[in-house]
Amino acid sequence: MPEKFLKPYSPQDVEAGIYKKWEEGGYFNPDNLPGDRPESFSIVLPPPNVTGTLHLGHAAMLAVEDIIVRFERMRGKKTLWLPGTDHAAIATQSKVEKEIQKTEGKNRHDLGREVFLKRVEEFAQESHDTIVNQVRCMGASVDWSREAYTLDIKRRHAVNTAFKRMYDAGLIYQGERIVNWDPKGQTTISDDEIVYVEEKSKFYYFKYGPFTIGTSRPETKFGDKYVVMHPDDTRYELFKHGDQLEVEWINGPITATVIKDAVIDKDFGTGVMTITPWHSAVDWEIAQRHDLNKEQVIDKYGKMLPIAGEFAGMKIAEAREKIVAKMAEKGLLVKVEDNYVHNIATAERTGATIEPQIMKQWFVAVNKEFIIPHSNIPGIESGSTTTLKEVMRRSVDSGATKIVPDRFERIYYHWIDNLRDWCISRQIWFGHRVPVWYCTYPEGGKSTPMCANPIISIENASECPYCHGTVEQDPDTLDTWFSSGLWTFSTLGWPDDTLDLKTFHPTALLETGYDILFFWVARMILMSGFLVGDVPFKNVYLHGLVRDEKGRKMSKSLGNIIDPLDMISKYGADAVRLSLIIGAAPGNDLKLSENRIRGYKNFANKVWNITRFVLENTQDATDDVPFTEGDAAIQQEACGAFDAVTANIEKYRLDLAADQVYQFIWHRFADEILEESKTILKTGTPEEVASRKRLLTNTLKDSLKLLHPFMPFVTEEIWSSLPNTENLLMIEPWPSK
RNA sequence: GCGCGGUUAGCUCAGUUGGUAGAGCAUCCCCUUGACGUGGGGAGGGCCAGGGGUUCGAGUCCCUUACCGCGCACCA
Repeated sequence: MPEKFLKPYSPQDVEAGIYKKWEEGGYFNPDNLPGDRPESFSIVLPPPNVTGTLHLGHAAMLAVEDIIVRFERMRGKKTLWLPGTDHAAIATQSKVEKEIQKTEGKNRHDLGREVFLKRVEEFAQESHDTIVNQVRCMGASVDWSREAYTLDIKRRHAVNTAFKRMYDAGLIYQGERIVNWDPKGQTTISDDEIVYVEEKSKFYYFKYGPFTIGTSRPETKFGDKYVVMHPDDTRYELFKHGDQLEVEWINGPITATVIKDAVIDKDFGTGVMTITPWHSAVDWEIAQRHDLNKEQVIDKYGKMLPIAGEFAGMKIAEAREKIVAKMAEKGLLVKVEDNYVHNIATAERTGATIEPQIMKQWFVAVNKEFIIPHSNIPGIESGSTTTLKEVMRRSVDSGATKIVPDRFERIYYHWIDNLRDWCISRQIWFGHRVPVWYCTYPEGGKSTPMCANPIISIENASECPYCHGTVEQDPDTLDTWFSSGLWTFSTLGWPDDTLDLKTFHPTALLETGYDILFFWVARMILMSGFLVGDVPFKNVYLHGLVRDEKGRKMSKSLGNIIDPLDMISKYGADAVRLSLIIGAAPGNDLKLSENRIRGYKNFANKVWNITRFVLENTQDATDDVPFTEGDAAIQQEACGAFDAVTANIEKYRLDLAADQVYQFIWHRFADEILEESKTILKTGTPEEVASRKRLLTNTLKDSLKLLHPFMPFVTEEIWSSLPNTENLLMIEPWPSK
């Protein structure tokens, strides 16, 4: 017996070596897997952001995916798990920007675009290396030879191709529309990047001619030339749509126009409001419906514009109070309510209050009809007319993509119903630059009217195709989710028609946190539907969030972060993996404590000691002896356990499967089978002893196979010390009846 | 406001089509010089959130209430 079994199991001494062995074995790459594997199984790793280090959420994701991947590989499928990282545009840029501000007191404009981007890329590279190391420590069996990055050259080609195809189909357009402006980050953000925060504030009622209007934002009211009420509101039936009246307002008299619109809630406030189309999405829609003028009141930095007269140049908070004071002085303030509770929109990254603005931006049209050239999505014929919303809906309600747990399907539909056009341009520097160039109208007058059109180009454009003059590229970059939306196929070689794409797309499974269902999952379905004509994955498994033992989110400010690498160095990756799996039903949050991890460290050691016993007692074991009746029954029973585990993994109930393996090995195999073996080996007939030795050897091997996806390191290490094991455990066939 | 989860042992959670309530950890007692103290055996501990209904039978199905958590929308 190898000497190492005389000491307790020490993960620190074996894990790195085992991972190296796996990598050298080459089986992470499906092209190297032995045997004929007609069925393929593929998943892409949700690329971690290159913003630093991995947290327990990542560790949980890696554990879940690795279990499934190892399981499918052992079952004989051509299995690919494709790794990569995400440049995470805005998140990474703001992280580096903050760091530079702190250490050097400079902002990105002080450095300039080129220098700043270099700094971000250096940071991203460092971060990438850290992440890759952490992925290895978790034991993830990803195919490093296919590693991708959302911002590398191949993905850039994919992004630009996607942009051009969508533009040509009319699904990407440039327009002046109301967008979410983050005054702190100085960029637009999408609807999904908004976090609503409940806030108590004051609510003011002002006299507006014959009306009383309510508002929580007096500072936007300068441009309010329209007064809106419900068409059926009998209180105001004397006023007709289009009526004009002179009213005294903040900075003197203005001409107001009456607008009737059913969007008004008769029961809210006085049932009358004035609108500020430039700084409110709802108001903007009213203005669009009635073709009203729109005026900007607040600038990009959150300061009042000249339209505010004496208040011009003030910050919002300052202006608000002074305006109210002036209105009171003019006798136009009717009353003030305290404790007005409403949700204010803030930017997810910077925390700044969003200021809606009308700006020229790039959008993806989700309701626009187009002809889909090719479609495998059930219910959408190739060549038929459809919309991106329809593609997203049909992909799921046809069953082509199933979401586990299924309650998230309803949440997904609900999101689609409320979806508006997706603003994809960002005014940040780090990311995929919008692949659009504009003619710069050089001196000499050779420009043509066509030169006003944007030039969409997959490769860098060097000249204007109309006048051959100089061009310059759009300064904006794309929302990071635009490139990650392509992830399932851009990683497989798209837009080229590669063998990988044919073999591995649609992927079998996407496993990710429920918190990015809309950000990412939905965008992938959209992109894949239009660009590939198919769903990106057949199944979506949504895992929960990892919380601390009190159920709180782990965060720096609470100081309750558990670092997965710390835990791995203390208890081993196997223990960390199991602690993140058992007790975590799909879609449910998991409360994790160090104590739980310690418990599974003990389990790894238990398996180690079972091995010691078996090795000590079965040296001359052979499969060439018959089982006794009792041993045959136990063998039979074990097969039943294998099937139960298999069934649960197939249903993505890894929590139950892992627990079953744990129960079987510890409480059935060790506590009972092994205990009774002591007597049998001592006092049994030669036939009974031979049968029992065969049973112990077989059960140990099967147990290791069964446990391997969950605890790959300790099982592989033990396997390598067993007699008659030439192959790596990771490619042994999965046990079944 | 609309919607979705959750509420089961001290704690963390299972409980698959309705058929005598389970696991881990914790607690207590006992055992063990040969696989393992990172052990073994055992015990205590549950009106399955409250109420109503369907059923021969409900933790499980239906209605309802309360509390906790979350998503979406948004009222100027």
